[in-house]
Amino acid sequence: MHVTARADYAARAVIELAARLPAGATRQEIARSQQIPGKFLEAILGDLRRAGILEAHRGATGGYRLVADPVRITLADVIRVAEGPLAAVRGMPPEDVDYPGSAAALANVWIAVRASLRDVLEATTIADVLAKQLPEHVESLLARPDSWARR
Amino acid sequence: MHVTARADYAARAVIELAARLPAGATRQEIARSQQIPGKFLEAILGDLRRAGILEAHRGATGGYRLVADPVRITLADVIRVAEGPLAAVRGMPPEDVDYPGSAAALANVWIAVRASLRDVLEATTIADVLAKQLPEHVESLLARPDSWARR
DNA sequence: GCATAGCCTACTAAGTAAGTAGGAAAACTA
DNA sequence: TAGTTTTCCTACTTACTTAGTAGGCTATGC
Repeated sequence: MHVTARADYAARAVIELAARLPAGATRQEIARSQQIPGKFLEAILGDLRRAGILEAHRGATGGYRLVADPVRITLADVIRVAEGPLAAVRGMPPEDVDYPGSAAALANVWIAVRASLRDVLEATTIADVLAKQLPEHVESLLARPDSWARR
Repeated sequence: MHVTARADYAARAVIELAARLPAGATRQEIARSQQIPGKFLEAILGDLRRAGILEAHRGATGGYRLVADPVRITLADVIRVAEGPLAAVRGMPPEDVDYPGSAAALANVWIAVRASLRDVLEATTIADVLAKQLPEHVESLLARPDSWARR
């Protein structure tokens, strides 16, 4: 249950590019304003380009620019490009793990975990994050004080 | 967003021990019935013992036995022992990651993700899994057909 | 033609995940 | 008391991820 640096950086790069629309930005500009190691970011931007989320242009006036509307890009889309499927158990989708006898219902718990992750990450768009106006369901999670307890 | 083998195995070991109450089981017995590599399981059982979830006895009639009531052990408890905090971003709790400017609201999304994980994993006890009777909130997630889509 | 900037491959170094190996220590049994 | 069983502990292997570096190639605009 760990958001990797790749996924976090990918999300921030896409948010940064959304903020600069309709213009774009170079790798250096994104790296500096989001404090991401430049060459590491380069690899992530390559994945996002191959996934069709952004486009790149080489040369003196080159850089990256979002192709899709930030309203239509969800955080789930970006995370799947950077990290793979939203929820995996021992590297497999939850329904592929088999549980002998007494632990059978554990698979259902992992499926519920995946569903609740989707409820947050497929509902939240890049435009939502940029506007600091998250979906109702997400805001209601944040409104509960114990959501902020560290544990 | 990945459940490690450690966490999955830990949960299954505790479920297996709950199923065998009031008796216990040896590492070999747990390993065989849950199909977990024996020596790897040994390390995990050691952590669960040090966390006070189970107790161990050496010798010919030795083995492991749950000390707490399965109704009072949540999946979150077990996962925290095996894996650490439920949700981390780049190895840190979400509130410790700082986001420059336009990505500021991203921290809130990670906090909402953690809250929704807690809603599932702190509500579900070992007894629930064993009885195949999950909490209402979890069952209602599973009742939605798109929770079962692979994606 | 030159500077800029993305593209691609390869490498290093540290850390984690998953699993293995072997022996020491404790506890029961004959 | 000797032998068996089982946990306990340290150390190791293998592979992958994270983070970062180096350098050359390719496309683009002035």
